[in-house]
Amino acid sequence: MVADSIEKSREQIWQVVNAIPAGKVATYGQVANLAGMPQQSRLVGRVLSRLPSGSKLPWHRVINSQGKISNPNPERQKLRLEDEGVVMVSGRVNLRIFRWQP
DNA sequence: TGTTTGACGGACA
DNA sequence: CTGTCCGCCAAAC
Repeated sequence: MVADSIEKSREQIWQVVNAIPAGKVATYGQVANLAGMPQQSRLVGRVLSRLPSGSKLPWHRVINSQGKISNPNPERQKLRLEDEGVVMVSGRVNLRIFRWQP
């Protein structure tokens, strides 16, 4: 069934995001690759946008390839990242320094 | 059933 | 740096 593969993709994405360590970040495209679905960065964004309330997933550690925050509520995400030591300079994270490298 | 949207990404001007 | 264009595709319209 098609719905099952979608469900599977979602769980794989959750798993990858859950593996991002505190103080590091990953891009949507990076998560998609690690989840075994290249070119599906939008799917990653969609999945994160529909996380169940109360989810313990570190969704705030996922940013776009420009090092910027895509979340509709940037302030919240920025604070969470800074609490973990991720520094933002003029609205951007230096991926050279903070990108998670499995 | 056809079209638009969106927490993206990369190429290009 | 800004802006356009295209690939991607599940959901919402």
